[in-house]
Amino acid sequence: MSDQLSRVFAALSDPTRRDMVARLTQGDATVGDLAAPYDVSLQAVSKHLKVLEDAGLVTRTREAQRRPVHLEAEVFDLMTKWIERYRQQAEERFSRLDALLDEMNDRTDQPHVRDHHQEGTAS
Amino acid sequence: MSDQLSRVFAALSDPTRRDMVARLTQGDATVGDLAAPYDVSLQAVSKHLKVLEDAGLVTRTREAQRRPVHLEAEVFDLMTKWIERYRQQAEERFSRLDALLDEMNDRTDQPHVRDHHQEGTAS
DNA sequence: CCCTTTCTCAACCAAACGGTTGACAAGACG
DNA sequence: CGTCTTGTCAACCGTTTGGTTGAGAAAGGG
Repeated sequence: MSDQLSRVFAALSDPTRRDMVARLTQGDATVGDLAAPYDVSLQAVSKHLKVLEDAGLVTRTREAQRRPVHLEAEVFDLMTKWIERYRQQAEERFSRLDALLDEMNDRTDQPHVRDHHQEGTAS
Repeated sequence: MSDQLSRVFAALSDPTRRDMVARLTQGDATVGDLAAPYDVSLQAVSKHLKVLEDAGLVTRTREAQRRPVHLEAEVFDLMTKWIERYRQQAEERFSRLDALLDEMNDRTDQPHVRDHHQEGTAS
């Protein structure tokens, strides 16, 4: 799992880890705090946190024996950027297709090309 | 991998599958078309497409022997919603913390609490 | 009717994943 | 010092993943 984007997506593909991230938006927490709600060993939770850390979603500092976990919200931008980039491209393609279909309708006497995409072309 | 959100994140955690999604924003493609750039068997690509299909990111129709693959952009909303929900919560928390720190600064003669978060509190 | 094209299904394999238990490191604290 | 708390590391185990090869289904074209 080389690149960070892959690691971020993989990290969030687990419901338990997503739930941890969700709870960390409420504030930092120790490993024990995070483990409490789940019916798994502390070691398992520690592993989950390592996955989140390797993905850059989380950082762990030191505080006596405790290891407070902190959410790094900036990494979310990485995902959002990827998603938005391709969503926009997909929408642009729809627009171009709409335009093409409009053009075809203009040149045809019998418009048998139906609307393929919900976009108010109510002319 | 029960829920859809998990399947979507897992599907996009693979660089090859992300690349396929990226290329599908340019328009539908057959399995062969999609397989061409990669140095793997057609069967492997077929498996990748099954993963994308199970996640709801893609649909496959029938056209003679060909199986055109179509991107379902709506599923992106599912991810975006999840991400934005928790990003907003994280930012709200930052705001509350900023407010708290401001309040502390107001009450203190010697403000030794530094700005922890880049947010224009340039007073 | 055969043959080619396009693609999926089935079986297999090595590596990674998510969990377990046991040992132990790092600090607080009596 | 000994001991409790908090958490990690290491080894192991069953399941899933991403790849392979081989067989065959589905449809068009000679």
